Amino acid sequence: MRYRRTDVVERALEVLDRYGLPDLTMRRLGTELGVQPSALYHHFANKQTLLAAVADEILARGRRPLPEAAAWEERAVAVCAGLRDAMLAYRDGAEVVATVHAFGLGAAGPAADLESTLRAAGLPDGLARTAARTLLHYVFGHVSEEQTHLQAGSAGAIADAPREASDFRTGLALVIDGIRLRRESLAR
Amino acid sequence: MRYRRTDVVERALEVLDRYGLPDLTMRRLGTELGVQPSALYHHFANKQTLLAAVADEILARGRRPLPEAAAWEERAVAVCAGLRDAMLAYRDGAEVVATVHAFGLGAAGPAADLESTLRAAGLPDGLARTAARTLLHYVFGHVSEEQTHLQAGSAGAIADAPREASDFRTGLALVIDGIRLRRESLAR
DNA sequence: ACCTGAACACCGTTCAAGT
DNA sequence: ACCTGAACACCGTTCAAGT
Repeated sequence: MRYRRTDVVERALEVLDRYGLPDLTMRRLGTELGVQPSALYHHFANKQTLLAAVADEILARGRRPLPEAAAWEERAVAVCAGLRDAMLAYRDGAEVVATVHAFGLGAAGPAADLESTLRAAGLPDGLARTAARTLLHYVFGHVSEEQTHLQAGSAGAIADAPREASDFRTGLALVIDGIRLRRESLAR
Repeated sequence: MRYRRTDVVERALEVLDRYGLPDLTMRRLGTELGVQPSALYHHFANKQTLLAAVADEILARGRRPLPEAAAWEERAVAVCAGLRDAMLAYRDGAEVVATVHAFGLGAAGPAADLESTLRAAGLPDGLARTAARTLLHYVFGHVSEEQTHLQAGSAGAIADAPREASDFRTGLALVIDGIRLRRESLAR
C-alpha cells in the first residue's frame, strides 16, 4: 500500500479518536497503516509536524462561517465557541490543538480571527493582540480541563457536562466584559 | 548513599532548572543521584507523583505573604503575580505547575487562594469558582507562552521581557475587570 | 516517490534479591 | 528502609538500500 500525506493525517485522526494521544505514536500509526514507522518520515519531518497537521485538520473539520454583520462581542464568542466544539469533537483534541499552537507550528486560525475581530472593533493593535491571546488562553485552559473531566468517563462527568458548557460561557463572558470595558474607556 | 524523599525532590529541581523538563527523566535523575532508577520508586509511586512534589516545591519556594487588609482586586492580582514569579523562577516551571494542576495531583494552593479571595469579596460560590478558574487558565497560558519565548533565548526574547510582563498585567486586568463588573451587577 | 530493515539511543516501570 | 540488577515493553529518529 502507498499513501499520501493526507491519508496519513486521516488515519492519525482515527487513532487519536479511538485510542487517545498517548497511543498516537509513530510506531503505532505505522502498524495501523501496515507500514514501517520509518516510512512516515517520508511524509513528515518529525512527529511534531505530523501533530501540527492533525491539529489543523481538527480545526478545518470544525470550521463554521462567522456571523458577518454582527457585534464584535458576538463574533468573538462565535470564534471561541466554534474552537471549543472543534476540539471537543476528537478525543484529546484540546491538548493536541493547544500544544501545537503553543509550539507555533499551526492552529493559528482562531488567533487570527480573534485579533482581526478585535481590531475591527476599534481596539489598538497591541491591545487587540493581548486581548485575543487572553481569550485563547482561557479557551484552551477551560476546554482542556473540561475534556479531561469528560473523558474520565465517570457518571458524574457526564452529568456535569451541561454545567461545564454553561461555565464555559460564564468565564468567556467575564473576559469579553473586561475587553468591552477597556474599549469603552479608550473611546471616551 | 541513602536519600530521603525531600533529597530526591531537591535534586529533581536542580536537574529541571539546568537541563529542562524533557531531560528530567527517572533514569537521568537516578544517574544524577548515583542510584539505580528503580530506587526512585521507593520514594515515589511513579513519575507523576514525583512531578507533583516538584511543582509543590516550586510554589512553596515562591510563596509570599498576601496583602491582608486590601481590596479583593489587589489580593487576586497578588496571587496571580506571585504564581507567575514562582513559575518563572525555574526552567520549564510553568509547564510543570500547569500540568500537575491539570492532573489534579497538586499545585492547588493558588486556586484555593483565588477562590477564597473572591468568596470573601461577596461572589456566590459557583461564580467564585468559575472566576478563579478563569484567572488560573489565563495565568498558566500566558506564563507558559512567555517562558517558552524567554527560553528560546533569542536576543529578541530578552528585549521583549518587560513588554511581556506588562502584557501579563494588561490581560490580567481585563479578567479582573470582567469579574468586578459581574460582582457589581449582582450587588445591585 | 515511497517504503523496508536494521540499528541507535533512549524511555517508565516491575520485581526478586540484597543490606 | 533503601537500594541493586536485570528484565519487559516500549519510544522517536536515522539511514542505506530496495522498487
